[in-house]
Amino acid sequence: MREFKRRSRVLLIDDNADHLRGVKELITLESSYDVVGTTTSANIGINLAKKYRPDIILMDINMPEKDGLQAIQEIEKLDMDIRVIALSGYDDADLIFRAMKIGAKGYVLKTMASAQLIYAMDEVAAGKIYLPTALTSRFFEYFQNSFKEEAKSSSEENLLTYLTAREEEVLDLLTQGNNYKSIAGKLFISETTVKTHVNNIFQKLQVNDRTQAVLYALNNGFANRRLSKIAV
Amino acid sequence: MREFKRRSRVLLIDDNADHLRGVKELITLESSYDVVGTTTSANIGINLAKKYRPDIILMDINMPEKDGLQAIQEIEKLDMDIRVIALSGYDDADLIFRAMKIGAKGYVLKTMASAQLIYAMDEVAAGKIYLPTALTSRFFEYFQNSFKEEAKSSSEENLLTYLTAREEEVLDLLTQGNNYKSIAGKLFISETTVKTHVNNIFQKLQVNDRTQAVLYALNNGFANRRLSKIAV
DNA sequence: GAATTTATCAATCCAAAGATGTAGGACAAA
DNA sequence: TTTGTCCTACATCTTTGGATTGATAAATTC
Repeated sequence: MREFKRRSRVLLIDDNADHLRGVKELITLESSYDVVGTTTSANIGINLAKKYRPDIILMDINMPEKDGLQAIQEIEKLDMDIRVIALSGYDDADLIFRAMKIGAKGYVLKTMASAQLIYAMDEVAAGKIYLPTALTSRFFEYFQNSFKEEAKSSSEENLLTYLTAREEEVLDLLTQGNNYKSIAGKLFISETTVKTHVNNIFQKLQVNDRTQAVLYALNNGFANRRLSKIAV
Repeated sequence: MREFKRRSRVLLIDDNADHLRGVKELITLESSYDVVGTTTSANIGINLAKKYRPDIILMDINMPEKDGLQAIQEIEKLDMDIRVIALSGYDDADLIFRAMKIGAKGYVLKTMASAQLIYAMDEVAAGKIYLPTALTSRFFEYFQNSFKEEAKSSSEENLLTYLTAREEEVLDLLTQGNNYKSIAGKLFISETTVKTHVNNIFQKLQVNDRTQAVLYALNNGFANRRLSKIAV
């Protein structure tokens, strides 16, 4: 049996009309994709996306009017299996990171060879995620850096380590928003005992109240150390 | 002037003695790297790392005795500019993600061609981060998935949107551990006014006390502290 | 211009949180 | 055995937090 592969449909969004034309021509001539629409406006682009349901969107993310990243986010929220490839003039690590974070399936520099753009589209059309090697490297540097600080703060002398097992239990319940009575009930001890523990926790963490204790815990790798911080 | 490039020094850690021998031979014969040590024990490997200060470590992360990931973490903590490449039998997304998160400079499958291992070493020796394309794709799928949930919870009807500008200011100060008096001082308003705002915040966020309000804010993408969750 | 929302402040009252001191029993280490 | 730590508990007291009601002025919206 022969499988007919439907030609993939592409929508182009780029506020630079010249570049837009260039990319359209490139795709039309040198690839097997159908350009179903082009626009210089992110907002119009989002509407076109809803209307034409393209397989792929090439989205310029350096637009003044509306942030391309935001546009990607809105398209992702549609949850329509539209794959967005970010087009950018900058190989800025932060930009790459944010684009990938919000769901871009690829990130290609405008300065890259046209063949690379087509290749990225092929990969993304095939369901993969594509980042040029150089950008991947940048991404990972950024990615790893964002964890370094955390690694330090949670490995360096952490006041949390001074807590006893029971105190950790109490703190855990505190970080879930429980008050004294609630904690006492859950641990089957008296409320006054809970107060004693909480007071000891305050002393050890050098804080003044439960809110500060909770914040300290969350910012220093408490909660099973399952939560990680990434600045966005 | 001629620049002499020092031969890079490599340490091999792999609990499988056979594979260890194989890799050593491969590197010795087909590359310009010096193998300065080999061991089947992660713990010994860490000590060898301290002693010989290799440029690169090839670390098997599928070891029963001690977790290779943990070993990588300990080596990273040494902060000695030793670049670790994870060797693994599995292209499991979670494994890849965790390895890269803790600072591995590369991740190579044992089943991959030897040329790819050498290439990875070259890249890493040059200061880059290397992941085979196929694994990069897997990594990103995992990466993006871990943000999907969050995107939903912060885009879906978020009670935070009902707050007025002033209430947001107050909540922001709450999430920094301030009490009424402190907030009043910082906003130059009376304490009772702060109480009014805070009460309104409680109503809108449907919580009972400041701790719960702070937790709600942090878990729902409140302003400044855009903390993201990633399961580790 | 009227109606609504927002920000401000006050008084009052009760509940909850927090500080401090004391103390007994369990348990482990010295 | 003694020492120390931890968990438990109570009493007392002060402070802070939070609920409720009501009120005024300014800004916004209709």
